[in-house]
Amino acid sequence: MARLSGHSSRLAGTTEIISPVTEVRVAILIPTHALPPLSYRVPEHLRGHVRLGSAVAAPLSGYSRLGIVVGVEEPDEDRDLEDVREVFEDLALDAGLVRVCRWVCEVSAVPLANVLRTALPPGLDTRSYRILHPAPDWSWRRGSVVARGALRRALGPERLKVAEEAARIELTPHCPPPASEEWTVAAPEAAPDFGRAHSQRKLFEELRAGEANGVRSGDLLAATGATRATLLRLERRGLVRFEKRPAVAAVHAASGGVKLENEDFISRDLDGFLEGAEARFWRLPTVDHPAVAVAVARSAVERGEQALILAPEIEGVERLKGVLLESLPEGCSVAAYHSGLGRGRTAVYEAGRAGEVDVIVGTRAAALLPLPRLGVICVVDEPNEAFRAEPGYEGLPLHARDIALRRGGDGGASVVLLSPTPTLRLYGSGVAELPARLASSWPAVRLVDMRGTGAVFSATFLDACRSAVENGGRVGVLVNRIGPGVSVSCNRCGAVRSCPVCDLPLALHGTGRLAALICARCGHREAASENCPQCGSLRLSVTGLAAGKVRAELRAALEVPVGLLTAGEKSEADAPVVVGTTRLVQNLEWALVCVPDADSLILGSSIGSVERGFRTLYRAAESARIRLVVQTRNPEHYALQAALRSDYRGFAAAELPKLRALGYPPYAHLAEVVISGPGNAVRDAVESRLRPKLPLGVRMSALVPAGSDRSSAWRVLLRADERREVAWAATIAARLGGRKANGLKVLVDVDPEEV
DNA sequence: AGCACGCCGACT
DNA sequence: GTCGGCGTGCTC
Repeated sequence: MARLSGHSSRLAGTTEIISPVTEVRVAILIPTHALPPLSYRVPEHLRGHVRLGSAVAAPLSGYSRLGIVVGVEEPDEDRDLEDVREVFEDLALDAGLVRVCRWVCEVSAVPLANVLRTALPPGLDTRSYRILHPAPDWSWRRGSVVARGALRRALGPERLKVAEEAARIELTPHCPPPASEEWTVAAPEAAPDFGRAHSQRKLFEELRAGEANGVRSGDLLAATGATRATLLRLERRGLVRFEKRPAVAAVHAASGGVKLENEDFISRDLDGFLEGAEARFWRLPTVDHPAVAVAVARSAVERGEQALILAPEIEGVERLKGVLLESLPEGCSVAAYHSGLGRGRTAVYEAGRAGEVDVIVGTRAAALLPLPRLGVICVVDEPNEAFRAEPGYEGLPLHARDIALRRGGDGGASVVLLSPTPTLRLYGSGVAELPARLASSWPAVRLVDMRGTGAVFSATFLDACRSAVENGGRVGVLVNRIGPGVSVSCNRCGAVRSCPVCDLPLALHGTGRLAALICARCGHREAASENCPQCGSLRLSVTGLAAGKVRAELRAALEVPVGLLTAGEKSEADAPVVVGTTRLVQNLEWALVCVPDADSLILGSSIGSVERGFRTLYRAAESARIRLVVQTRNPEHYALQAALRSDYRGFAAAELPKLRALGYPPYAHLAEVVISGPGNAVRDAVESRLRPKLPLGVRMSALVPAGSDRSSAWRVLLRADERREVAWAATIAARLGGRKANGLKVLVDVDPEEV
């Protein structure tokens, strides 16, 4: 790691310094809101080497810590500040990226240190020290790297500080060593007799046929079909030896040549736009997304720029990587970046930052990668919720589309967002639209009115399945995932039990006589055991059909194998009929798609559930090659009608006014605060430590139960006109989970996709 | 009075 | 993430 410190001699003679930075704000990489960026002085010998984005060692409570310079201050001689101790040149971030990180922190209520970490090398260890001059009684040798914790245990806090001051040790941010792989090398003069050991001979001959410096053990075994045990026998006989070598970054060279359907006129549609460093969303069929990714990447490469292609899931990233490698001109370099890469991820990070990769395809984990020549960001399947981490999990609880838009605006890169059904939130963001391209084919749609029947499957539905299977077509049956927060509707008239204040479907909590219907928006609560307000019927039922149940009933009714495909389970996925959740229609095509309970898609009790349902139905139609059969008790529902007619504009025109009236994004902003702990403690914390501190203009909803009954969790919504305002309030709420929390756990989510 | 412990704010 | 100050409550 290149470093500049008081002990470095490399700085002698550095004279050309223009208005050197002398005082800086440093975000110490400790994952807490409780520690704001702190001010430090830049000592003489480091002036000219510290700027916005520099990685520095700065003292805090006596120890050096790794921090990033997130602000530059006017010099003030009167202030008595601690000195920055070192500069780590290799870890510096671009000033623009630092500004983006600060923005992410401000709108998502994530501590700045956590945001900065996602822009720094993956797995960076900020607490390791290098032993420079060990004292005689130390057990560590010169040059070894030791964690601060270990040093403190052995030396105690005082001697640790003294050791650092005496330069016996120095803070050394430590990246995980590159993944290594085993190579097999043949012994130089071996002329073995293998006798009847055929597998050994085969292995050895394959090895001799390869490069002189050896073959990857994995490749060798794959090429010969031999087992590792055989290879080990060869090693024991001294005929081969193993070598650990660092794995090279998984950066691939494109082979060029393959032209994708539609790529030409996609390039024509994009023509001239990509030079302008502007942002656009683009409504176009899902099948065309790969061609756009290729066109966008090609255009960036032609201008000598880097392209960042973001896709929601690892599987899709790898698939896109394959398409790009086939289609981009020869010599273009392409790399994937996602959590599935394990330790190989660091090498891709470094290659990207060095500008050695032209095209990076990644999941949300790639959204803040430092890329010096970044010219365009393309977000594939823009509305997908996998672009955002759930609070409390790895990654940022902010949609990668939002990060991309901000990054493009700040860094002068173009941004292209792809979806046939873009997020309605984009209407508030000032992002303009490229001319839409409509679906070139649309299935025949059959809407089945289920009012008045108690059946799960209509005759129409079953007949359609039978005839599709008889004609050799495959059938996908799309059900909604069901979980807490399902809504309740009347079996007879289809009316949904709704909140009298907000007119949103009420969510069912609890069971039996204790069951209650609760509004997710305002907390309105009523007993679940009343009859239908529309028709008086007592036949109320929970919407949503469990995938497993649908599968069993279909198997019985159709007498063919029925597979299952959900996020968590996959079995008999090549059966003629497959039941599944949204994953079923994500990347697959079916002759017939059936939706047995469309109401469960569209009548969810939460924010965004209508939009999500619309999108799922739209996607179901896209993936149905010939027919789409939809069962509903609400055949006139605007979202259902619009989705089946591929009428995005119609849906947006109907839905946007509703969002405005409810005070939902893009017209207003909200934050969800989930606090788990005993009810009294939660209520107490909210009333005495959150409500009094709320900024003016931030409203708070009632406390409602959240999640399963088993773990006691409670939820409040904060709402305000400005995103920053509500994020600031969410930051205050996050501190309820600090030390004085008597066991409270707090998760906050600003402008969640789903509430 | 003397000391352990937990809570809490400050740390630059 | 760490430290020290302070109040509480217990022991000598």
